[in-house]
Amino acid sequence: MAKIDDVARRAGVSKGTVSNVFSQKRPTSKKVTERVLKASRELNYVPNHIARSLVTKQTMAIGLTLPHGNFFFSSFHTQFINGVVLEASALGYRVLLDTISAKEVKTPTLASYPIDGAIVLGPTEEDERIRMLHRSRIPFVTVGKIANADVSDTLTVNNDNERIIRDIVDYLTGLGHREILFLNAGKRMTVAAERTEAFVDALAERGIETLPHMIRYKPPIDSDEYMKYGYDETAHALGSLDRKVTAIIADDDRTALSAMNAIKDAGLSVPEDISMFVICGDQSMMHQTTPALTGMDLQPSELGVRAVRLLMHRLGVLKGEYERDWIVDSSIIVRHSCSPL
Amino acid sequence: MAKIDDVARRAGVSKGTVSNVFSQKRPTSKKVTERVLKASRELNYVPNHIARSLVTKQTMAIGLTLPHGNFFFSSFHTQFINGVVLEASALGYRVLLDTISAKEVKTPTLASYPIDGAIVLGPTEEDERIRMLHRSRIPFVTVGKIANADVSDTLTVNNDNERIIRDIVDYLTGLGHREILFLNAGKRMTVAAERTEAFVDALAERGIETLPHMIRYKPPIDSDEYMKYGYDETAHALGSLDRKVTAIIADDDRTALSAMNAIKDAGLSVPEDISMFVICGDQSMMHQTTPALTGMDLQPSELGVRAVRLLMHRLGVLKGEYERDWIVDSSIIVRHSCSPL
DNA sequence: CTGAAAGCGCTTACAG
DNA sequence: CTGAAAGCGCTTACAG
Repeated sequence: MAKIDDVARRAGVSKGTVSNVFSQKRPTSKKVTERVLKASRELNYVPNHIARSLVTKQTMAIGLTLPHGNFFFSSFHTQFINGVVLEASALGYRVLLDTISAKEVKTPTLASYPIDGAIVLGPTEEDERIRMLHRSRIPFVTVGKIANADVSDTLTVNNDNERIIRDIVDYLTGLGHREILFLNAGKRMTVAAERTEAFVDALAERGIETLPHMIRYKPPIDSDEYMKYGYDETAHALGSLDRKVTAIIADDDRTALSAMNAIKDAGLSVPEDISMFVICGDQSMMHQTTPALTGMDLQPSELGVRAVRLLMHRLGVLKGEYERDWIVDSSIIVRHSCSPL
Repeated sequence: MAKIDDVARRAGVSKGTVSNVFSQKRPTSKKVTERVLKASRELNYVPNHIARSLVTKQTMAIGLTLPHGNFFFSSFHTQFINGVVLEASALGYRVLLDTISAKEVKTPTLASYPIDGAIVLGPTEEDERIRMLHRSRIPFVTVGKIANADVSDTLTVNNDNERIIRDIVDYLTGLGHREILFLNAGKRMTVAAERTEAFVDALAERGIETLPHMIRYKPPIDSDEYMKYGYDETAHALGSLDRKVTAIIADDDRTALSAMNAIKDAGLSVPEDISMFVICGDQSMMHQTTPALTGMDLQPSELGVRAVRLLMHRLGVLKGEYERDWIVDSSIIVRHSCSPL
């Protein structure tokens, strides 16, 4: 590979000048520019990104820190990543998928991240990755709130989880439902707790008491129950005699489909007997099911875009004022899976 | 941030020695190692990845080159990426999402990719990205065959598309089906053409003639027809009088669901009246639909793992013999959407 | 507008 | 097993 000296020699200029032609950080005369470009073309020269980074201290890449372990993307994550990649590349940044586990964080051979900033997906409490980013002084934004006491100066993008649950409860109670089974996210997720609280409060305000068995949590992905969870919980709820469930809120589209199988096997149907509401599903998928699923549109892609913008503000790439905690709107998309009682 | 000189000074050794402690490229005495580690901890030192890369000429990152434009991931891509990320990180490599469009490829300010190799997803004919990788002498593997005449020395991972179609035709004709509607992938995809040929051949061998309107192609993602395609093509096929469709092969799960809506609206049902087969769907999704969808398991995640291994062989990270064109097995998962005629 | 020189923070032969 | 020195390929004040 040709390097800057080769081009400088061939174009009859100094390497500083070649550098300027490519970085455009200070003006260069037309003649010289063209001579340099010609020489570069002939030598098939491309500036070495690494060498440049070493002196500018900029990698022009941001890290996307994924959850630990044998993690598999949901549609929500996928769309989020789409937003991140689109916005980052529009601003000239690349995205580095970061999959460093807590274990590796401690290995001394690990070098610093070659990134200018990071976006942390699925932060947990006492998150090793956040601690490390903080220690390395790498600016980052998290998707959802974090609780690390030692980290101030946080930047977040998020949906308004409380409002989402309240909107859903409004909608379902407005249709006359009072016995609502909530198939919530996994227990470890901070979002699950936020939702539960809002759910209980919103129902209480309407004089409806929430029994513990009406709020269920998604089991871990590596457990045996994971695949059957939606079906089992629904079958169980439909079979119990003390309460008569008339509506179900499912965390995602798959859980909803799974629950709908249980409803069918119980000789019931959606939405005639049971209304089904999805919080965090793939909109295009929900559009194609029978019946088409009513649910929240969380705009995961927009969340990704906003995460990048926030980070770019923090990095000084984007100028002007900005919110440190950006809330992305969400709205109910009414299709055909909920009906009045 | 502390640098290697600071640590060397504090530990009372040379920077070469500090370097060795972290890279472990040559032995270091226990005492010295511990002194260096202690000093590093106290100074919160982490080796600078960029500086290291500049001299080793290794970035320890591979690029994942995504399709151009306003591309959105399908479940297949998502799972593929999962495989790539898992395997790459197991081998100590990070994954850089590459979204450089053909336009940007020509901008002179673009610096070279800070990657050791690349995986190209969704290669097209006359692919600008492949040409660029080739020119930059960056080793790469493509997912699916490529047709760039000027690029020899190719490395690919792939499913056996011909065999897949033949297996499906075997299965469906074995159930007695002869009138099969094929809702194929998009026309620009090289895989679509391979499938069509295999489909026509396999049916011809059984004395079944394939009429052009029995093979349909998915419209572009940005067209108005995209969302309705599965429904419209199915409704149209069910309404035509010259042929009586008894089975449908759908490219993905969404298309299948969409087609099933058309079947339902025509007063028919799956699998009693029409059998439905999915080529490239999300297995966990297909498991939850009603009826559960029979289809091919293409093992996208395994495809991702193999792509990484192939690249690592090429980079010399993995030793030993290897296939230049790796075929990943696929098998039919029989659920409840196909039945004998 | 252009050039000469120092420096970014590491690794790597070369000696010992 | 350890050190001193050169060098990786750029950018950036500093002069002119």
